[in-house]
Amino acid sequence: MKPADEAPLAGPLTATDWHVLVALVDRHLHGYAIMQAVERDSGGVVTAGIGSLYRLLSRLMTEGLVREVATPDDAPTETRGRSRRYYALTDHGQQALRQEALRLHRALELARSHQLLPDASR
Amino acid sequence: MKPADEAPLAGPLTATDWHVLVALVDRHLHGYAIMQAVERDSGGVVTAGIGSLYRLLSRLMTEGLVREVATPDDAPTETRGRSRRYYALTDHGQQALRQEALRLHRALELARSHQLLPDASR
DNA sequence: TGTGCATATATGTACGAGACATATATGCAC
DNA sequence: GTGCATATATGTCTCGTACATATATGCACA
Repeated sequence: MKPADEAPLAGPLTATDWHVLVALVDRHLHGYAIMQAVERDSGGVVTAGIGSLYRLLSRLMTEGLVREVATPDDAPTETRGRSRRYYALTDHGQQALRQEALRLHRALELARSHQLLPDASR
Repeated sequence: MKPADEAPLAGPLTATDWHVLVALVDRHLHGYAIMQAVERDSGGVVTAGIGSLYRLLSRLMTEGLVREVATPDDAPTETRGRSRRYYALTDHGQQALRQEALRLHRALELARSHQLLPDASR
């Protein structure tokens, strides 16, 4: 089976999935760096705990949203600790991100229609 | 313990939680009507299956986001089937919704900073 | 020298939320 | 009188996440 082919494009992403995928948008990162990016970009709201991270990445790979890539040449691989594994977005992952962005946009419009937000907020 | 008092305001809401809370913003609804509202407002993306709905509502109540209210007087309570139980947002739930709206807003801005959205999209 | 911390990946275990099936009950349409 | 929509509720199973732990090394600091 090729997940990226005719994948049903499953439902909404969790906040954690979203931040992990966003972190990989225009670059290749290894797991530990992804964790740090998620915490930074979410303002600490999304934690992506170290104990869940690698299983999470594994799941995203089986879902075809993320793939593993070769260690880049400019590798700072005087690897402290274990050797790094680098990850990248798949086309399917990119598509899922755009779809989710659209969903978030609609969710916000729904909130505005209920006066949950001050105004159009930019 | 009073959940609405100094509740830690836990992390991000799931898409389902979000839609359930939004459905209750300016009205009191019974479970079945909530389910229908969620499906309608989400464009069918979020399903809130009937088999999970009441446990979900139960969870939202223990979290202090939702409370049960008396059946309204204008009740169309020639109740078909079982008698209805009506639900409403708590203050804490309202606060959680606003916080989540802010989070979604930030998530979208993050997406825009990565050129994931066509433009500021209003 | 050695103690601790950040880096880096991985697994064991336990708990909880959600998916799906099912039970109960009734009004209405055909 | 058969079926469907309404309406709530529970049993069970599975999957994901949280938390703890294991392994390994470079670096700072005393």
